[in-house]
Amino acid sequence: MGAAAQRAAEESEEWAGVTPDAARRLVSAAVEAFAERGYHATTTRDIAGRAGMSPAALYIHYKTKEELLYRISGIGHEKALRIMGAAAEAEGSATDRLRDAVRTFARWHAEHHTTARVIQYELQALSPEHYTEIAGLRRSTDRLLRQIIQDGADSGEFRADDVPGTTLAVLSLCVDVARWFSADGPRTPDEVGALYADLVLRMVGAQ
Amino acid sequence: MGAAAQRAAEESEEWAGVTPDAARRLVSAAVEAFAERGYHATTTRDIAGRAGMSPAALYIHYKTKEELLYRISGIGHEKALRIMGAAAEAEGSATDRLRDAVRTFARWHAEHHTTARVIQYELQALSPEHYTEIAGLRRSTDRLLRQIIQDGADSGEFRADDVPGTTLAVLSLCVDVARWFSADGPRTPDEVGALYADLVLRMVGAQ
DNA sequence: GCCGCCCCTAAGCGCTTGCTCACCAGCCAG
DNA sequence: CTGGCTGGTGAGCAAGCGCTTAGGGGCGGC
Repeated sequence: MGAAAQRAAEESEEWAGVTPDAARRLVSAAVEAFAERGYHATTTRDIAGRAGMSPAALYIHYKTKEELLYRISGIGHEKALRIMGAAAEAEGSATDRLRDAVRTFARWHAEHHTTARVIQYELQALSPEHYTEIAGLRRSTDRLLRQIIQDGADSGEFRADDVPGTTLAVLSLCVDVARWFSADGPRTPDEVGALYADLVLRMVGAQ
Repeated sequence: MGAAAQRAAEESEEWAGVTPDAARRLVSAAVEAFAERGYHATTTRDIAGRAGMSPAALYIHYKTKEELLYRISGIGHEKALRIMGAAAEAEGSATDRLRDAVRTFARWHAEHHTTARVIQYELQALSPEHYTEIAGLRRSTDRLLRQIIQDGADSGEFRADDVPGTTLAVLSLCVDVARWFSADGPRTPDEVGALYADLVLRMVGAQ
């Protein structure tokens, strides 16, 4: 299976863990709607309509509209964390690991820009308890990236005077891909990943 | 007047162009509310309340809630454009101009992070006509930054293989400051500006 | 004194929102 | 056949929304 075909399969299976089928259709419809108009501008009638159901059917599978956002945020942030974790735990120099981390992380935010937009920009709509939980996942992702950059600074591969600041900038750069990326635009997710990996390696003085 | 005092004065005069006083208080209240909860989650009652008025008073000064967002977006984006323009039209090498552009642009997004958050992340709530108008201001800002980077690439100061892509990344980096910056955080706006100018100069291979 | 003007408020209209409730079709086990 | 369980529907409730309208207080000019 080629890389493109593999990612297409991942796309269709993005919500494979959500069962039964009706619950998965609702999640998928909600992601579309939230990404397009934002959480607060999306109505439960709109979500149910996109999933081909009556408004009341939503409440068989989810207690509230916020629970839908919570599920989406949880699954999405766990996926993002796994991507960062795979790069951080790989063998290789800090340069190799940082290149891989930025390439895959930025590429995911481009490829899944609808999901990414929701999980990165609609966080404030979560309940305080759910927000706290999701914020923990974000901190884990942050820590993994910071460790790669710290390793490179320690080994002398990178020239990074301010490791936390640089980490913040790199993460911000990758996350913001979700805001501007469009499938109709001139760049493919692969190209975005390659460009960003290149820019970030220069940022840390690795080339 | 010191730099900090000068910026404090700018802060209080951010909406000085809006008259009469009641209209200015409403704009100021709306920016706070929109930044905190988002446009759609903010009610006209909330805005009026923060401005110390009854809900109906809002409609004496603005035809709709959307018009408030439109005014805020217009003033904010014009300010951002002027900041970028001042750096672009200054004397000096491309390196000097890029450093200045990123430092002032990123600093503004930190210092005025409430306003910046509204104008950068609530654009989709504008009417189509207003959105088109504001998008023009954004394109102007983009062009100014791209020209600086192009100049540096042409003169050999920068090593930028993909000028539009690099421009996009730099702009994205600066704009996203508005999302994560907090006045309670460990960094001052000046420090963010200095850090980001440094990182971006490395990104384009100028150091 | 009083008129006209500007700015504001109390009350509320029509509508949409998130969510509920009474009810029901299909299906599988006994 | 029947009874219960799963997953659905149509109708609608209470609350909150953006916005309107009728009316009033204070102020300057005559």
